[in-house]
Amino acid sequence: MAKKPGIPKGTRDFTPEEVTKRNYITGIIKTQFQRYGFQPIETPSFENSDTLLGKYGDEGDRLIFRILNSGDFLRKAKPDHLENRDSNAMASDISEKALRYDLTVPFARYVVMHQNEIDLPFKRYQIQPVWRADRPQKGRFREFYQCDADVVGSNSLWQEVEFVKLYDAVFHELGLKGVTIKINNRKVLAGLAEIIGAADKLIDFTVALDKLDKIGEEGVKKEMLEKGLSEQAIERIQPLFAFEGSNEERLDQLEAMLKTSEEGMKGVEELRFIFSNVSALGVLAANLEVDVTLARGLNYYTGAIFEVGAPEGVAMGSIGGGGRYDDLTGIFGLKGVSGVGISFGLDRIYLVLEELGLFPESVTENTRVLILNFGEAEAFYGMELLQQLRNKGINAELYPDAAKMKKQMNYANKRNIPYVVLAGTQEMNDATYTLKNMSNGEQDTLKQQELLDKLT
RNA sequence: GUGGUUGUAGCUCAGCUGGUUAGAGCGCUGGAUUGUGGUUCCAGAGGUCGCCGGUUCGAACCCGGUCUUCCACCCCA
Repeated sequence: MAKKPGIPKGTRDFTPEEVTKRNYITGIIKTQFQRYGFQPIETPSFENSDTLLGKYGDEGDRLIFRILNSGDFLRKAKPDHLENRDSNAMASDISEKALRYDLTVPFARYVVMHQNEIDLPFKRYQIQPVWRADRPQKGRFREFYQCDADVVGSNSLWQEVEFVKLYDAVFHELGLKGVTIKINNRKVLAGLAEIIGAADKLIDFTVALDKLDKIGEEGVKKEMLEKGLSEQAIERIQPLFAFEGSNEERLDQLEAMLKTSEEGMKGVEELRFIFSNVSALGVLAANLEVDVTLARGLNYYTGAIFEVGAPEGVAMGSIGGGGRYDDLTGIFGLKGVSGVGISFGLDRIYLVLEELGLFPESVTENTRVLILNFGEAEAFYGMELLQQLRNKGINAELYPDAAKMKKQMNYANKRNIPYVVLAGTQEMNDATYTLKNMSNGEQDTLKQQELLDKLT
């Protein structure tokens, strides 16, 4: 026998049940995206390398899957690159395409290329797979789906308010309570770095701060010292390590710290706007939290930063994230267009819903009625009913073989089919059908029209 | 990319310091039961012990490599 086939690390096949459940999630996300006024687009699964490279930082570049050129590509490679075993330089000689790493950069590219045909503000959503050459772990794959909604061409903070509401609406409809929407602002982080005289060390400063819940206060201070921040500087941000109280109280504390930083004050003001308005409008399923340690995606975010954490007790990284980029399309030559957006991590949301048992029973119900097969003549009689059921929009099927009843019944059980129709010689003689409810075992012998009425 | 971890039947897992023919539960197939499933009882099928190589009289077990899983770091959905 041939060697057993396999699939690449970090990729998965999906069974019918898994696809059905995934469709349930994306269906809800899609519906809410549309309800909030977003329009769908799609972009290619691979882009020109220079569209992607350099957009996600050095770490990001490392994780981009690159596509080998066709043909005798080595012949065109620069001899000195080959000679020196210079992988990075070689890579650009022999590869000019790469797999999509996220949906935001391709979207920025899309906006620039289609700038003459789109009206700003442009609100689009996009649900497609992305690829990262990461080392897989639970909830971390090398191929996974992102569900993004972004707006370009509006500086209004009402967009941020809308996105928080959108997050909340989706998680509420999924029945996922207790998610935490964490919000921060790049300007606040920049302000903090500024008041401690470390404006040039913003990234090091925030990366260290981001680890607070993981390595604790001492760990963060140690890392900051290693990165060259002074003792006095760290002393000035001491209040951050004991940040408590309501969101309003936290904002008050932040404001007190940032009084001397114009940029920092602007960030606090923006956070206040978002929080006060979202609070006044109300949330259904999520907790809102000011989190000054949140520092995701700092390579590009310039204003709001969002991250959604799974409910307490579920070991899962973030299930969503987003933020604002003041100059989203600038990298592709279209200046002064601001963008803000959020993303849902489909694969992680799936794992969370599965762990919490939140998929409705009805989600996996595909066929509603199974007609049992007792033989050729009976099958034809069943087919007549089948057509009527399908005309009424009821998912129905006939068991293809005149197998033992036990086998046919078991098939219905395993497929989670709620109704079975028995149509044998008795029913044919009386022009009736016997409808059996598989969950409680009750059955009725009915005329065709009665049966149809009962199921619609 | 760094360090570690896991892999035995379709699934979840036993398998002693290396020693005949590798086990269990669940599931699957058939029967008890020719038009009534889920419960019960009986029988049966199913494994190159992830893969390649090494040590040994002898390897599921020891060693090396490789793939995969999960974990920590990095980063992230």
